[in-house]
Parts: sequence; C-alpha cells; structure tokens
Amino acid sequence: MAQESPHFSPLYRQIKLLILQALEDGEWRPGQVIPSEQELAARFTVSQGTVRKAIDEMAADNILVRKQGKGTYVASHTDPRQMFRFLRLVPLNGTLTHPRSVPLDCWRAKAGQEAARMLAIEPGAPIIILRRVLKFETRPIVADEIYLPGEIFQGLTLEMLQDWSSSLYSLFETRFGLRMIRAEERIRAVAADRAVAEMLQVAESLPLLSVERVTYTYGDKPVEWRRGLYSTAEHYYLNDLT
Amino acid sequence: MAQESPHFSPLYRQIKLLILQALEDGEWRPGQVIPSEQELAARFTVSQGTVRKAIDEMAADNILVRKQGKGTYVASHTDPRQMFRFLRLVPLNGTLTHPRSVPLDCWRAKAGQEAARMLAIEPGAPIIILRRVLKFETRPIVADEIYLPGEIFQGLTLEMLQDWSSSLYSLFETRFGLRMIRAEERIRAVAADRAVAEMLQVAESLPLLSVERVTYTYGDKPVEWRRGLYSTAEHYYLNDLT
DNA sequence: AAGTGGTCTAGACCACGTC
DNA sequence: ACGTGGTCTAGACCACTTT
Repeated sequence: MAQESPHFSPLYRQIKLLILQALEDGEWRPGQVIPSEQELAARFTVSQGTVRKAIDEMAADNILVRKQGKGTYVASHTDPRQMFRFLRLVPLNGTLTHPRSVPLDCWRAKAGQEAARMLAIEPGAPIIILRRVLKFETRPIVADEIYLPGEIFQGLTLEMLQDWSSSLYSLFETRFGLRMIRAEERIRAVAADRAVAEMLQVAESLPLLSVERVTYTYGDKPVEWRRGLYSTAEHYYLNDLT
Repeated sequence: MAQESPHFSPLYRQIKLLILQALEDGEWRPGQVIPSEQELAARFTVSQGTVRKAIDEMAADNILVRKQGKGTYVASHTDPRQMFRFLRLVPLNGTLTHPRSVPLDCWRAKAGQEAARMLAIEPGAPIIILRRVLKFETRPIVADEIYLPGEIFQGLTLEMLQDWSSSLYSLFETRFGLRMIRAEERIRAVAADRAVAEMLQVAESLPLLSVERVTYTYGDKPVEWRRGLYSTAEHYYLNDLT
C-alpha cells in the first residue's frame, strides 16, 4: 500500500488507532483475547507484519499483553501482576507484600475549582469523594482521598468497596467498564496534620509524602484524581529512571 | 540462520550485546554516529532487519538515538535534550527553566558500609564526596551529596566542577568516558536539619523530599550514589506511570 | 544523486500452548 | 497436529539529509 506525504502517518499507526477505537467501543473487554494477527490483518487488509508493529506499540504502552502460543490479550488490572502497577511504595527491608485497602467513607459532592480542573469537568458537576487507608500487614501506611466524576461512577457505594477484596482499579474495570491506561504523579513533602496523623498512627507534623495522582483512560481522558499521604518511616517510593 | 533450543536467545539480542560491548569498549563515543545498519549487518553477517531490531531496543533504552536521513547516534548527556533527563523536579507554576549547579565542596574519603554497598565496592575503598546546591533562577531548591568511586573519578576537583557550565553527567562523559544509562531513586519525606535548612534558605524541620539515587553505567554497574534534599514549596517531583 | 533510517510486504521457519 | 505469537530474511519503496 502506498505512503503519502506530507503529514504522513504510517499505516501501522493508523491500524493502532483502529484497534484502540475497537477497545474503546468495548469490542474486546479487559482480560479477553483479541483476534489473531492474521485475522486483524485480513480485517484491515494489511500484511500481518503491519498489524504486528501496531500491536508491538500497544504492548509497550501496557494496553495489550502478548502471550506466545495463546494470543494477544487486553491488559487488565484484575491480573495479579498488574494489580498494583501504579503503586510505587516498597518496604525498606523485608519482603514485598500486597497492601490491603480499607475504605472509610464515600459521599457525593460538587466539583470545586481544583477537582474540576484535574478531572476536566465543569465546576459544580457531580463528583464522588472516597477516603480509604492502605495497610501493609497490619500497619496503616497510606491515607488516600479519591475524587471521581459522578457521571461515570454512578452507583458506587461504600458497601461495594468494602465487599471488593481486589484492587480499586479492577473494580472500576469490572463494574464500570473503565480501564486505567496511565497516570501522572506529583510528589511533595508535607507535615502530617492531626486527622492524618491519627489515621496513619504517627506523630503530628511528621513529614509525609504527598502524592497527587491523575489517572487517564483511553483518549487521555482524566477519570480519577487522588491525593495520597504516605508514611515513609518504613517504606519508600521507588522510581526507575530510564 | 537457524535458531536453537532450549535456552534460546534470539539473534537480534546477541547482536544487541555485541553492539553494547563495542560501546563499552569505546569504539564509538557519546554523541558520535555509529555505522549504518547495512554496515553492521555485514559486520555481523545477519540481515539488516535483525540489526534494526537490536537498535530498536537500544533506542528504547535511551542508549542510541536514531535520526532519519543522518544515522544512529550514541546518546549523550551533553545533548541539551538529555541534559536533565534524570531530574524530575518541576516548578509548581511558571515556565520550565534549567537549574544551575553550584558546587560547594569536594573531598576524598574512604567508603563506609552504606556507600560501599550502594556502589558495589569494598568498605574502605577510596571514594570522592561532592556537595552542591541546585538553583532554579536564583533560589536554592536542591541540596545534593554525591558519592563517587575514587578509582573511576581520579583527578576530579572542585575547580573542574566550577569551571563546567553544563550538567554533571556531561562532565562525567567528557572527562571520564563514563556514560550513565539508568538510575533508581528511593524517595522519602524528612525534616530539614539545621545545615540543610540554611543551604536551602528554609525553616528548620520543614518537610523535604529525600531522593536517594543510584546511577548505573553499562553492564548495570553502579557508579554514583547521591542523596538530594528537595524543597517542595514551589516545585514538585513529577512521575509518569505507564 | 546518493546514503541514511522508516515502512510495508511476503514467505519460511521456530517456540509455545492446546487439543 | 494445529494455531498462536516470535524470529529471520530479502526486496521494494518512501522520507529525510547531505553532497
């Protein structure tokens, strides 16, 4: 197939967009297999190698997962290996244990200026606010306050959260069909106020990590804004620079 | 060329190792062009496509940089776009300005337990300790203490640092032939002690980010250990989760 | 015009998982 | 035995840069 210029976009990138569109449309759900490379090549009338290159990029983006001999799967936060993909907190010494989420409150509100800007919605639009604590073993280490657009998360309740033993994002995926693709975290150091000090069982004014996260779904649409306060007495935030 | 099993390593990965070896041996220096894909294919007696795949991975690793129509280059910290590749600190509001490094001290010492472990050298081995401040505009924002293996950095002096207007890693590259490939950062929140409070012109006991970094060169060899204390009153540490 | 990387194709064969 | 993704090759042509 011929290429064009100027402003030329390679075929495999167009194929990538078509596959992304199909994912957005829910044609294949998280955890499921997508059609084989040969089938997709036939569907889009390109060679298998071109489909391969499109899928290569989407695998690098953590949107698809290849499994040799089986097929290509839609990545899912329900997969144990992806479960805490966005949590960079690691114990100072000792083994890597998965944290446990303890939901505290969940209520409706209207978006303030900041939440509206972060979630790219109108100020005053309905939002859901969720508070929880993350425990490693039995110790509370993270206090999270999570802001969600009400329109997308209609029907979210505290009970639903308490009944869900797996990660928050896997619940979002399963119950709301919403897959988190990427996130940005802004990190600062702050002093613990009284309320947080109590939740995390630390001294007031102890330095904590403040981790603000905006999480995006397909099409770089922001769908979650959260602020976590991390106690770093026995844990640290690990980041690989490449 | 035939493949083998079991424990089979694809050809392109073997080619990647051969190219890496040539880089370690200094066959091509940072900023220079490497031979064309055709030439490398001839040298290793494989097809051009196989060399391409090896180079693809090395470009993804930020070890090589492709430039269409010109050739493939060895990545360099002297390149303005790579200059502050490892610095994740961003102003809260306002434009992105490059910081300025102000060296304070530079002295010889013997490695303690911790430094020896981080740098994978013997306790008691010679090291160089370097202190500096990073200024954004005129404000001191980061106080760094940097530990370097003495064997590699023989001849490093405070004057050399003061005369060097560019980034530290570009100096390491130019003067010591040492290219930094990747780094790991461990982040915690701590309170400013008196000395640091003075350096950063902030109140004592103010919460600061403590950023410990181990930086690796070819072959995952650690060659730098540093601890930075970041004032996050008007800046934040930005991290993309993918 | 010549040389570089970038894209696209087609075909062969290997490794892995399932039936 | 079959279907999947993974590797390797060879050739054609496009886009970009330099001569």
